[in-house]
Formats: sequence, structure tokens, C-alpha cells
Amino acid sequence: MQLRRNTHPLFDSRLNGTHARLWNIFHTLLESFGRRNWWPGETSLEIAIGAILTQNTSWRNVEKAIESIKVHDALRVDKLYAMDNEVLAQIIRSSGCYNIKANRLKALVNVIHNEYDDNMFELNSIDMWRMREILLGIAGIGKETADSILLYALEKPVFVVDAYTKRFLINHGIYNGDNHYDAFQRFFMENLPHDVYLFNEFHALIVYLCQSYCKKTPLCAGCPLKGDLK
DNA sequence: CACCAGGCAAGTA
DNA sequence: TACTTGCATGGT
Repeated sequence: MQLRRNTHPLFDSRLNGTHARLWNIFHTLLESFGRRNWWPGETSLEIAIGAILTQNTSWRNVEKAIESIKVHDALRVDKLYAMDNEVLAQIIRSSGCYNIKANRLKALVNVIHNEYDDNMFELNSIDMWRMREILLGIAGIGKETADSILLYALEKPVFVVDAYTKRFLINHGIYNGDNHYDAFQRFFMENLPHDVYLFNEFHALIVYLCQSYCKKTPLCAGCPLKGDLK
């Protein structure tokens, strides 16, 4: 779908200023950086695995681990289910914290195998907030990982919050509410249309912005948002 | 050499 | 409730 600036049917100029401000920031980022094409990964299972492996870990190290899983022909629920945790840990070694992450991958795979017929995308048919509770019930899946799986693997319209998102909002003086995950998430979801593409692209653009410009100082040289900020 | 990276869970006060 | 710590590789 297209999200044109101020002419899209989901944009409602009668809504509050925060809505318009976020909408304009999104378009400034999109026009500055272009589409990010998230999430890299060919299947919902690969995306979910990446979401767990990238916990506190650079994506470059995760790519190596996923490639290693592919080399072992193990990017399948049945193969992972049958694999010993110690073997899996060595395969994903490059992603760091590999013993913990092997257990976390197995915890996810066990649920898919035992309750969803080895079919990861089967979870797409479940109600979003109920699915979120199921994911949060799996050991090693917290809010950010659960929401990343919901949005990028299962194509559900939930906003993903991470350390970049908080830094972005606070550094630019956009948000001054509670410093809790759910509060940041509500800030986006109460002020934007619930759209999978919009939430996908917006989160990816925030990550790109922070990795490129918004590191330590509030307004870094080259930040494309200066014109949209107070 | 230190510090960080697309977190989470368990422990402490 | 609000911090702190372990997990651990690989890049800067």
C-alpha cells in the first residue's frame, strides 16, 4: 500500500498534533532514506529465529548464525525440534550468548511442533493480542522479540519498540511520558493508523536513523529531521 | 584496550 | 517497583 504525505485515506488532519507530527516524521525519514525492506528472511520461521538471535547482538553476527543453520539444512521446525541443544548452540555460535539462545530457539520450536503442526505462519490466523500472550509465555521471548515476530514474521499491526526507538523519541523531544515499553508502544499506536506496512517501515527507518545519525547527541550533524522538529 | 550490538531472566534492595 | 548482573561473539 502507499502512504502518501497528507493525502492517504488513513491520514486524518482532524486528529491531534502528535498524529500529524509522527506522520510527517515518518515521511521525512522515508523520503530521506527510502524503503528499508525489513525484515530480511525468506520465511516466517527464519524471521522469528533472527528476532531471537539478534537480542543484544549486532545483525552481522546474526547473519552468520542463520547462514550456518542453512548450511546444516536445519532451517525447518522438524529439524530444529530433533536437534540437541548443544549441537544447535555450536551452529549459532557467532550470534553470542549461544547456550541461552539455543534454548530459546528450542522453546519456540517446541511450541510450533507440539501445537501448530510445524507451521510457523499458522500463528498468523490467531488474534494479535492473544498471539502476543502466547509468545510472551515462551521462555526467552520478551516484549520486543514478541512484537518483532508479530509484525515482521506474522504480519500483524503492532509497533515494535527498542532502545533506538526510545533514544529517537527522547533525543528529539517528541515524547516525555513513562519510560516503559508499553507506554512507548501506546504512543505510536494511539497516534497512527494500525497498518502493517506503516509500522514495518517506521520501525526500520528509526533503526536506520539511529545507526546513521542519532547516536549520542540530541541532534547529530546530517539528521534529516531538523525541519520537522520544534 | 574498552565499549557496543535490532534483550531477557533472575537476583537484589 | 527499579536497578544490577550474566550471557558471549565479533566489530570499531
